[in-house]
Amino acid sequence: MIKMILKGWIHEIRDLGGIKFLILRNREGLYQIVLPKKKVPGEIFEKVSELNKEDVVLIECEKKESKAKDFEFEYLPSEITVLNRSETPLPLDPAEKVSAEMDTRLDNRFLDLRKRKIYSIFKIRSDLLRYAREFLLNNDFIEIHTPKIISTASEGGTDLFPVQYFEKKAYLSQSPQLYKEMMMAAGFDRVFEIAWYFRAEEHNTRRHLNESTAIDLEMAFIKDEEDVMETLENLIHHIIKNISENCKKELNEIGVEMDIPETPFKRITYDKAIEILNDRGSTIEWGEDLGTEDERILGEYMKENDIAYYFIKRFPAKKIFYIMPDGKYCRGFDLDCNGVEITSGGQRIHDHDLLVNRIREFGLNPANFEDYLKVFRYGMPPHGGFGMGIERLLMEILRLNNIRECILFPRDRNRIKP
RNA sequence: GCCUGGGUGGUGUAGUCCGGCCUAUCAUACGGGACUGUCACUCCCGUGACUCGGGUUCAAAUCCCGGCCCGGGCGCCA
Repeated sequence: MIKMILKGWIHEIRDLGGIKFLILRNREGLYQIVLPKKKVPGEIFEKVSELNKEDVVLIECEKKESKAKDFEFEYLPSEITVLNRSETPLPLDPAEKVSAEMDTRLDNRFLDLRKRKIYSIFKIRSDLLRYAREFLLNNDFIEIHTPKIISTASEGGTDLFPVQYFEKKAYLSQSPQLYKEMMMAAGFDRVFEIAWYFRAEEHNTRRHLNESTAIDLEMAFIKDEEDVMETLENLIHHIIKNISENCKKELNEIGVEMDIPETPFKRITYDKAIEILNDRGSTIEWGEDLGTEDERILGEYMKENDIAYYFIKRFPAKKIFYIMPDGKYCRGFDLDCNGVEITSGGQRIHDHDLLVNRIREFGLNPANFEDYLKVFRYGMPPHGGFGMGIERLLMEILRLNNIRECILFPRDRNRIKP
């Protein structure tokens, strides 16, 4: 006979008259509390009739073997204390008898998060970050944090959110790129950052957030982009292997089985990708970026060959100004998973004059990049790195079809609360 | 930014094309009752809804116009 105390929420109440069953839920799972009329104190038996779903309770009880289908053990209560009541009816049902739409779920996210499946997503998210840090720290990377309030939009590219910074205008950062490269010039050799980024793009899709998180990495003294790719594939492998082995309960709750990808990952060139795509009916021409549909077709091609994770490399040089060119190609790469881009990176230009020329070639004014360019004048080693969206990665690993599932309180085109 | 779909009780839905026994379906929830092994407990009774405004019509959840809100595809996406 083991006496114990259980704390949690009332998940379900099944009142059969002479016997009552309470299902208690907490972070660990579900517990069956059994109350046969003749075996529990009368006042406790009566008290159960007053309980509502989602009341928070503390139960002093005795643990015993159970004959129940779903439970190995059950608990006979000697005292039930209501710590706090829940109003009725609930805005959504954490026991998931009826589903709720994404909007209802997000409006009541704290209740949505009480669902076992939803909790499991965020437990795995936490573990994903743990294994990522573990790998990177063990491989000599230093964790850094760089500013998220930045002074100018000189990085170019996407739209930034403006913020009022006292008497000055500032922006929310959309990438730590510039700062990671500064840290290479600072002699830190290998750095990574796990942080928030903000993008003011008015997209409205299952795959985009306006506030998202990423694992960014930069490493110096590399031979070429292959050094970075090797780090990336080993990182992914470490993360997936560990989640697969240590998060069985959560994966089961979500209902996914994970395949651990073999390293090294498949590499294909941009040229080869174009060839495959043209073979399969895409009208993409050399020099163009891969569209969403192109990425999907390529993912299908890979799937036919049992490949989930693959690199695309040797893109046309005109793709991004700060990536190291190599003839008409460049040393940038993307890592795609099942037809979705999850990482992009490459070897960066470390030569100041080359960088200035590239900035001009892209129709930009080097004078606007002075803070950035200065870093390249006083001894910048060869370097490269990548940025990987955490929500995108989690979405692919868990095969969720909406990126909003992968972040606690999503910020999208319409939503800024709760 | 372009294109597209939607808004029915607390929640999820049927009905909308083709207006009329819609006094709006079903489930779940909620309130009351019965029940000693449930495990989506079961059974009985009850409560509760057409996004807003205008128009067409004898008649509007249904058709038309506008507003508000939301989804999705593409583009964009260091």
